[in-house]
Amino acid sequence: MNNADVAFLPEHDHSRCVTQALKEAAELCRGREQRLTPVRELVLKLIWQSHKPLGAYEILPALAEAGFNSAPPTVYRALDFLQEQGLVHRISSLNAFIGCSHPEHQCNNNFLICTRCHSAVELESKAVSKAINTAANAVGFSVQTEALEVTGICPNCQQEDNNL
Amino acid sequence: MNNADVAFLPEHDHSRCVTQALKEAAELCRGREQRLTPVRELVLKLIWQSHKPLGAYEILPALAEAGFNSAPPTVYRALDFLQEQGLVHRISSLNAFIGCSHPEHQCNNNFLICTRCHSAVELESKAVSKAINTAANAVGFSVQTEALEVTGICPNCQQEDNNL
DNA sequence: TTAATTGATGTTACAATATAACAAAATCAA
DNA sequence: TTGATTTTGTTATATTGTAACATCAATTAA
Repeated sequence: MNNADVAFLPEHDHSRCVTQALKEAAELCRGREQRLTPVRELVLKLIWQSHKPLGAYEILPALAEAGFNSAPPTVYRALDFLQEQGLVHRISSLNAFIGCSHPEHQCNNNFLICTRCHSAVELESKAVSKAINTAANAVGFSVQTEALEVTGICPNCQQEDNNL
Repeated sequence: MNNADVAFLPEHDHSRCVTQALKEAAELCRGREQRLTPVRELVLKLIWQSHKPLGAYEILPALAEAGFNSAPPTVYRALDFLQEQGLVHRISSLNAFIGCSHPEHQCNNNFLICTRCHSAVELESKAVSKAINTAANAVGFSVQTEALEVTGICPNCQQEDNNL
């Protein structure tokens, strides 16, 4: 993992990361002959603009402002599409959605969630996935998907605590 | 982990495991001076009787039958208590609850969920927890809780598939 | 170019999950 | 017993997510 991808590290440039994510999404969809329509793109943008995972009903008002229909199905359909394309993940313990940092390759659904600032970042670790597979296989279980939701304190918030 | 604890392995005796879990819960609560009241005990029993994680609204009818009030707060309050005591876990990807196999010690919230038969069993693996901690610490994140929800096919269902 | 087909969005209604707030009852501690 | 505390009952409502069907847009076939 590139450190610049980790939202809570200092080298992270957020506006750049949003633009980048949108550009990458557009390319991916083009390549797959999938339509990244205006609603879908807006939903993706809104999600990326917040590093905090966003609830579906937090997205709706912004859709209304942009002149779209803002009934729940609109946002849920966009979210379904984005999830199918691997562009966003759902964090089930939060009922909220967050952008995928590397939609180009199939990735695990593993997150670090800060209980102080509510940011969430993906945790990509082959060691974790390997340990999970090994442990599951040891009891004869064959793995399809994994979803890991780790809570704790992110480095930024730890820093702030130290400065008090 | 004792293999007899793994619900989908042949050596598992389910009625015994329910009785055992209830007995253990009673002891634990007594030791902690917490009240395992009739509703709470019934909810725990219902959850244990099903190895499939149980939704709150699946529990309500049984409470009504037993003569308790069966409005949602009743079951959610019992579930809150049981979770606080570490007697049940919530599996957030399923909005459902399942008994904890070893409530005596603080345990991780790690589950193997079969997508075929919908059973779920705890996965206790120090290697997994260690890998998670290591990976989180590598980006400066200090872990409070971990919740892992692995989906796949359990050994029983694999067996059945082979017999077709 | 039009008609037919498909995919996406609009719209209404509602299902499923969970909690707030306050009243009544049971239990505990003095 | 009495007062304080905890638990349960009860009503109402918040939050999250879907079903179903109508409409509109884009693509394809005739």
